[in-house]
Amino acid sequence: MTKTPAPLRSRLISAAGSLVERAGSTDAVSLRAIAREAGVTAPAVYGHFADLEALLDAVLDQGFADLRAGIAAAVAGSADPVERLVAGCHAYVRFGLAAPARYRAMFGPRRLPSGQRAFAVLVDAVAACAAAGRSRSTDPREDARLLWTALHGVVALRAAGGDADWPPLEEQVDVLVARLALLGG
Amino acid sequence: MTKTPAPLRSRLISAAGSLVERAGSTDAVSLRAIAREAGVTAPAVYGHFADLEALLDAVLDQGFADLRAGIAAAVAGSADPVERLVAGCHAYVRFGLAAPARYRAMFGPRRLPSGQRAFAVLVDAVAACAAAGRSRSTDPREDARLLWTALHGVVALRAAGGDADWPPLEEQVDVLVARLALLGG
DNA sequence: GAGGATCCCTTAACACCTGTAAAGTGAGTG
DNA sequence: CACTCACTTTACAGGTGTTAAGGGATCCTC
Repeated sequence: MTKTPAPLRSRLISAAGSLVERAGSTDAVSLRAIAREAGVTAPAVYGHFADLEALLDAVLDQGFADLRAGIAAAVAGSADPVERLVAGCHAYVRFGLAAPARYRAMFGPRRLPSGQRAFAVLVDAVAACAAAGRSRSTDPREDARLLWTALHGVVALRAAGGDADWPPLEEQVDVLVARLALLGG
Repeated sequence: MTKTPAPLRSRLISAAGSLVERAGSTDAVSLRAIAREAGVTAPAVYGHFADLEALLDAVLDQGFADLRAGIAAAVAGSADPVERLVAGCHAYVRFGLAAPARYRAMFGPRRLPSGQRAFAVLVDAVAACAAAGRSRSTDPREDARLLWTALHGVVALRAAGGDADWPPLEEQVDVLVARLALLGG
């Protein structure tokens, strides 16, 4: 019962993922480097992906799946709408900061569409707070958008990695959620 | 009095700037393409910059100078601390959205230090509002940071350019400033 | 169990682009 | 005239994505 090696396709995706992380951006990674990292030669890639762009797309899709899963897991921990909203936001920034370059690629140029879907979850979470009388929001969609925007800013700036003496992550997120989702109403 | 052609050095910087914008990221532009755009051959660059990286650094430095100038001009329009804060924030997002790729490079990985300086201006602006009793902020430094973070999010997400039906930019910024700088106290 | 087909991968090669160094060229200045 | 400076031409040594042809293991069929 020896361990079967992971199928090449997924090995390529994860190799590409760590390469992207190491290089800091998707267009600094080459198909050949990915193949090397996965222990195969370059043309082997073409058996699983149409071309380099398709491979990188797969990395990002995987990222969106991970993000949804991470948020879902965090949110599942409670039934209280405010706690759920806060937990989801924490999970979001945690995801982004765990793999900044991939996050940047996910929400960078020309790739928002997939991200918009995750956004719907956030709208519902804010709306749930409002419905429960825990938020003064009269326009959950708009307030969720502001919140998402701010969370994106948190991830992007911290990921930029200046030495910057940032305040504790969790507290900062808590404040943003409170002020932008108008909690405590 | 014929028009003297711009000196090569600055022609290279602006050529590089528009190339970056067109390519969407700094590491998608080549030294040769920049030289071509500026109407010279590649080695001519080395008379003005140590190497490609130095040229791109110059583009970003230029960007920071433009940003400071833009904010200063906007802020100069009024003596009211709140109006000044709001005008500065509008100028900030306008700058970012005018050249998204350059903005991204400026505040992307490993390049925050220069950005932190512009941040000081924002802290002062929030503090001024608090001092004038126009903001309830008790920690201007921290609230300015939240505000900057959110503004960065605005620029980054909108620049990502999903078709996304964003709400009007100015109103969104106004709300963020009001809620994060705790205006109306 | 042998023969043959099927699948995945490898080796080889293409055409092209990259950053950069060395040497050459021509105009402007003393 | 000679010198300097700014640029060009040439060249190198590599890396790029991608295609075409070859090889070897595995599995199905007889």
